[in-house]
Amino acid sequence: MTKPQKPAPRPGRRVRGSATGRPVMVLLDLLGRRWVLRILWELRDEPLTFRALQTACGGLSPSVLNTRLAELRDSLIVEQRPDEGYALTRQGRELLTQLAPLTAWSEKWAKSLD
Amino acid sequence: MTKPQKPAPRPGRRVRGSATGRPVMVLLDLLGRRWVLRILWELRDEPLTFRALQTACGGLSPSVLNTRLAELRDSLIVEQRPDEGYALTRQGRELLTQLAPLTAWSEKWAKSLD
DNA sequence: CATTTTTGCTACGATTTCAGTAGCAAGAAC
DNA sequence: GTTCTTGCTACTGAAATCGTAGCAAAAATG
Repeated sequence: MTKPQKPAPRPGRRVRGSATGRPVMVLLDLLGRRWVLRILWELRDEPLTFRALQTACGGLSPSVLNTRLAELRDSLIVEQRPDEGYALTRQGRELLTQLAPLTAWSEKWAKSLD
Repeated sequence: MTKPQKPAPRPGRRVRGSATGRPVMVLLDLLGRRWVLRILWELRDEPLTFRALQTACGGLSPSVLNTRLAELRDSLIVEQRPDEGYALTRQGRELLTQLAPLTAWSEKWAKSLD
């Protein structure tokens, strides 16, 4: 037995809390899974090997990492390159661009919480 | 007993996978929790009551909703207004502005997955 | 008033997910 | 060969989430 492998959420299919499967809902479901945002974040600059990615994420368990990577590959956001490890696809990079302003926001936010 | 209430993650404190507590890491931890993105999304246009919010999110369990709302209030992203229910704070609205382009991205993404 | 609804929320057992460690097969380095 | 590193699977216990039930307070209704 290799794996029952649960498929990643996809637009058009019903997802958690949304029967319609509207793309943005599906995306929110996917991004809302534990470690996903962080993984993408760590890949923002350069490809990382499985092990490097694991370390970058503070040593999350390989099982979870592998599950998330499978979902992200399935969603064409991340790809695996021979000899380079895991990297964002072109799409994935675009997505991350959208998320980039979060850094600036988070700095202001941090101050407001003091 | 009222509440054991685990505190929301805060910049400066160590969070999941980040000993440093850099604001962006903390934010990713917070946003990466289940339903958080969706909840913010549903609040994008107008305040919603607890019940309305629950329905909007496809009937998620009130316990989780309440936990998430507590975290978001604690983080000054969401606030509770008398007679209006839950609403984004000014900060929260700014955050959501950053996230708005996700809709457009998700449409393109959906097509690429067909 | 008295009654029915609605609302915000808590309790709690059942599931699902995650964490954390151990370890293995395959390839590269020595 | 032997030792490392890498990608990944297996497994168990802990934690998060689900889903339903239900209750007290406020609001709407008659």
